[in-house]
Amino acid sequence: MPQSLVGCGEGVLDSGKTRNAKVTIRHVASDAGVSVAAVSKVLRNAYGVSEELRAKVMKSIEKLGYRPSTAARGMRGRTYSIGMLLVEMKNPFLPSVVEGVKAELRKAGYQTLIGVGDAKASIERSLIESMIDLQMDGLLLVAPRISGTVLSRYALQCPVAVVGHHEASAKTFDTVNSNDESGARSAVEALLGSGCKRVHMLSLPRTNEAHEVFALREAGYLAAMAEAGLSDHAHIWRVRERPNGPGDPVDVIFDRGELPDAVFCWSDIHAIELLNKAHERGIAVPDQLCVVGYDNTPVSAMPLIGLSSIEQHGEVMGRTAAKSLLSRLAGRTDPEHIVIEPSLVRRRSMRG
Amino acid sequence: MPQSLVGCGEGVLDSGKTRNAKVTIRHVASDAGVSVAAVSKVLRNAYGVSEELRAKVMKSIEKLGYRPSTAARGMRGRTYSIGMLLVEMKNPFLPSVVEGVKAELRKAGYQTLIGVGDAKASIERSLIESMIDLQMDGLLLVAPRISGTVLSRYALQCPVAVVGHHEASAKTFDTVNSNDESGARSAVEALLGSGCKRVHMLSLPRTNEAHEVFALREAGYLAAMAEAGLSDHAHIWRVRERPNGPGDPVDVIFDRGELPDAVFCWSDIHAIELLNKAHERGIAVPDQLCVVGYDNTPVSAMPLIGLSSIEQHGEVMGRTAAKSLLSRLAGRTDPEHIVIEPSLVRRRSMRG
DNA sequence: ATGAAAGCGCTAACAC
DNA sequence: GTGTTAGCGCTTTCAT
Repeated sequence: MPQSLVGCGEGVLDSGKTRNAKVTIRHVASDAGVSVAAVSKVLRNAYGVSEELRAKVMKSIEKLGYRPSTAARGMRGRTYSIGMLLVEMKNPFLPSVVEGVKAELRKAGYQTLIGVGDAKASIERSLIESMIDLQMDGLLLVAPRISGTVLSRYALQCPVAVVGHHEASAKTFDTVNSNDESGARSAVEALLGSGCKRVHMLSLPRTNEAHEVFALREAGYLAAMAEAGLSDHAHIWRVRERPNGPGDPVDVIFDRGELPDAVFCWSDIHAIELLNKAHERGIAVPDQLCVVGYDNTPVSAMPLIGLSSIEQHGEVMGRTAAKSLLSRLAGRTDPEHIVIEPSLVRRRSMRG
Repeated sequence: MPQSLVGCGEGVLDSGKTRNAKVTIRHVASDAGVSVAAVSKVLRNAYGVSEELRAKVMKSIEKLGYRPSTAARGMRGRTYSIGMLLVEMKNPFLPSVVEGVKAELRKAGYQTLIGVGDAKASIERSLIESMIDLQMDGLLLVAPRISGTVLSRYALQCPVAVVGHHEASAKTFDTVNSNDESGARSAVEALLGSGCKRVHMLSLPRTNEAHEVFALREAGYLAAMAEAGLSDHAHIWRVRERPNGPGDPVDVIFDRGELPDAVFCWSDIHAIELLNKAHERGIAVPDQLCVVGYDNTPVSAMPLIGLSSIEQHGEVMGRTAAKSLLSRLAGRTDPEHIVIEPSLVRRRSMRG
């Protein structure tokens, strides 16, 4: 006989005043007059429960407003939640990735909890560890700054899928990436095709990590310039992502030397900044200066902006990564490295 | 106060190729030759541990790369993580709030995990419940769509602070808001002061919730118009936040009747859309049409856009809400309802 | 100052 | 089918 009732008052829920005593599986069991195990089985749709019992249990669950504790559940089984790590919040490209991930995970019954890493490896690590310690069933990392070595260490503890971080040889986790090299190539080729010769690139300060997307975009840029026999005109400006001191980093392009014919930017963030600066200085776009960005961010599509940009299909990348993670959760162990082709969206900021 | 335990640093973790066997508190205890309770005390900086013992334990922790399981910890004590619910991801105002919240919580040793509600009450609820079930120590809700009644029910189960949701009479949770009415007022007054008479407002489709920020902004708008004796010229256009069919909702302003002198928009999202449409139609801003938005979003500050807007001080709101939540976690039970004064930022889109 | 032991809410063998 | 019973990894009395 079920007698293991702890000192938890009546099964009656709060009437509104005091903080809820949490309804546990035991309350449900006793209310339904069955064992705790039976309730657990109903919860998990496990094999071997009669329709009667299931009905009784469901009724009590409803009546008591019971919700299983994910935390407790996670100690033995799954939490059905996955942790998503975002580099930062302000890049307007990321929402589309999040959307894709959430949609796909939701279909599979998983919740998505997001942590924001502020583009700092140390924060990313503490976030990842928190997520693991919260017993998330899997990790979905978007453009993490931490190295592949560290990633694989985490991947040992918890299934991991990574977006926007080239690590095609990784054995313990999956990756989904845009073909950053070919994206850059098509941007530069289009620029060259429209008559530009001195095509520069605006990129980030160099890091020693070759897996960063902008490193591959630089490679694509250089390759395209070389193939056109214009290596001499190639130049990569490296500036911070956001101004963090006085003076705007993007200004260097205008302040030093002769204006290039066109600038290919590693990201719309820089490209839009550039468009605004050009406007302020009375430089005509695209007549005097052509610009192509990367990400096809919503702002780039605004008539007042009209920025040509490389569309990465963020939502597709998100969906794809989520699917990878799910299949890994389902048991796959051999790594999967998916590359998605980007495409150029032409707007006012370039000729042709 | 939680402790910042070193994660799996350079220390040798598992020597093998298989998935890590998790290092538990028991491994540490046995390695250090002390009891499990002792380790727990060290972990929590609890009273009554000798320096020797603490040192021994710390050494083992380091050596084994031990991290306490937040999930297990949550079953008795705190998880030191709080759940943040965002209405949606694409509103560029939200990152600043997130930043404020994270900064403040981080100082207090808490992790912030974010869920995105897609502006749907049902999703919000399931997210909130997940967060509670994951044993988050507190909830920080940003512009939730769910009603105050439901909110207070959750507040019974877990400390809650809410941003951007007017519920000044709530007894069980805290709120932090911008003074939306006065923000709207100052926008409209500035517009009227610059000579505009027929000032319209662009708002969202009406809901039956008076707690929504745009409802208060409407009130401020109407009040300002009334005080200027211009109620007859007042008109509120209600359009969807984003186009979800063919044709853009903002077009109504141009398509029906005479053009207003100025439009005050409940959000920069609408205002920027409006600016773009005006540009496309060759309507001169601010000569033929003045526009003021709300949120002072990064895009509004761009030279190519030049949108006047109401600055809500999102980061401050975030910080403030986080502080409220923390003080509630520390034991406060009487509610706190804080209102922050916004201010107008003048740019090209208005005269004067 | 330290440790043994009783849970926290749940899952999963294994009995019956 | 259904219930009993060990734990999961941790916190927290309460002895010692």
